[in-house]
Amino acid sequence: MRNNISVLKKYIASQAISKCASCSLRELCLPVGLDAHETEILSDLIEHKCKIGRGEYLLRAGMRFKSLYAVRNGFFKSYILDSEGRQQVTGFYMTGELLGLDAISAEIHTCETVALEDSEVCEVPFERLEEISCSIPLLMHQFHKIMSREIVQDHRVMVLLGNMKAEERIAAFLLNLSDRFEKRGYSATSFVLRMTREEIGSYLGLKLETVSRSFSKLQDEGMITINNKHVELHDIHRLTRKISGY
Amino acid sequence: MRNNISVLKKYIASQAISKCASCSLRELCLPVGLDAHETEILSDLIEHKCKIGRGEYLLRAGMRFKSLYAVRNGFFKSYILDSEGRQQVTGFYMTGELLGLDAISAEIHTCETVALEDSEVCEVPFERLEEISCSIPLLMHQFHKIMSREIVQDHRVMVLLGNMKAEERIAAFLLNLSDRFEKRGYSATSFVLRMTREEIGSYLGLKLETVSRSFSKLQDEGMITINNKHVELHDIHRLTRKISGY
DNA sequence: CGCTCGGTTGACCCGTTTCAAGTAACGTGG
DNA sequence: CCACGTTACTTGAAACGGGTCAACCGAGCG
Repeated sequence: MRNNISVLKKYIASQAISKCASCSLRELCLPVGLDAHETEILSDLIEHKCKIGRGEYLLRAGMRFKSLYAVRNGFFKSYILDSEGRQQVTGFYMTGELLGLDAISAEIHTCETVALEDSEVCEVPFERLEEISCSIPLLMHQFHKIMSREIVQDHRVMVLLGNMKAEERIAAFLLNLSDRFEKRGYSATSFVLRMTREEIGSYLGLKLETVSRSFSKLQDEGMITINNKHVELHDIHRLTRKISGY
Repeated sequence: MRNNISVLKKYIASQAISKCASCSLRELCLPVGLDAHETEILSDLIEHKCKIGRGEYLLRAGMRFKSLYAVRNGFFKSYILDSEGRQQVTGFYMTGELLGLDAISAEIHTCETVALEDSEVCEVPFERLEEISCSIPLLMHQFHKIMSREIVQDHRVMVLLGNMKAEERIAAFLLNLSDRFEKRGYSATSFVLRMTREEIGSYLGLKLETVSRSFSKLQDEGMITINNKHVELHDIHRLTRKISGY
């Protein structure tokens, strides 16, 4: 009896914490601006907490599109595979960010998406999201903002790839991560890179050796310390100046 | 009297042809899949036919976001201006394509958008578009597809900027234009470039001299003829092979 | 008609890639 | 828990592609 109650309690607790209403990411994710009732409706259609182990694929290119996925915790990369098997990383995704937006247009996923650490996602069935956003204008609007933000972010990468030198790209990359960590309540100046030099290079249009050299250069100049995957930003101002002009 | 009637007739005619229902771009633009009644509702909120002369700006970075714009005819470029005044072209837009999607997220336009030839656009007030798409699910869905398509297109540019060599970029660029012209009923193999070499270079992450050299090279290899702004594609297959692998 | 702007081409230079060697961290199985 | 093999990372030297600088040409426009 005792035991049963404790199991039940645990079950209720796990349900509770997985709801949007009590999710720490509310303010970064789809429910921004929704009231309690609306949040509940949204929450009900979402499959909360799918676990994805490190190295596991959440999405494969060619998969039929059914759902978007919100990162609940963890870290993902998305990439496009060319016919010779090379990767072009199209983005890194952290807590509160929405995966799979590229697939809406053709109803087929175009990116491979893999967890770079043990992660959890919330599955958002897209058809149902569209249905309920008819009756929750704020949700629809928030969704549009999220899609638009993805476009803005992609434009930033285009500027980076089109105009910046290697060191500038790395500086921009670190500052972008720093920003996003800070928004999520983590340190803006000290964090761990979840991806390899090769993955960074693929994202930034550089070879891994160039990434490594650029890190070393920024370290020599005293702006950062880099120790394997651990980064410390010592002089955000100077890093920013390095890319100012873009 | 005679005169008045003729003026009236002209007015009615101009109204009629400017409606979505009779627009030749229906199948490329927002009304895809809508029935007559729905098309009418959409059409009513759109300000049809704003003329933008060559060299005039449709949007400026920093402008408050109010509307999206569908290109009715003509040709536009969008670009981001860095603090030193350099341009990074983020896209070229032709008939039926939707401008201003980047501005939804921050409610501020981030791109400068200028007509490269005398053009006309339809203004789509965004708040009202969101309102009516609550009652026209197909319209909402079509809008989501258009945004998603923009993301996919940006990803393609990222691959191009991240991995391809100069000549490959030019080949990819020409094939992309060819495709889009063909979809609009124009020749896939013979068309006029509306933009300068410098603008092409900015879009493709190359200097104008490199663009020029790459055109010459492709011409020497017999794949294209290029005469000022006029291009002929002689061997689409070979051009495609040049970029296959991406 | 002449000026300006856009485009082409050549020569040289610089930054990134490529190739190569060596080292450090990590995960696995004994 | 250690030894091993594997993978990730760093650094150097040489090669190469695209950038830069410069001269010239041609088309379009006032």
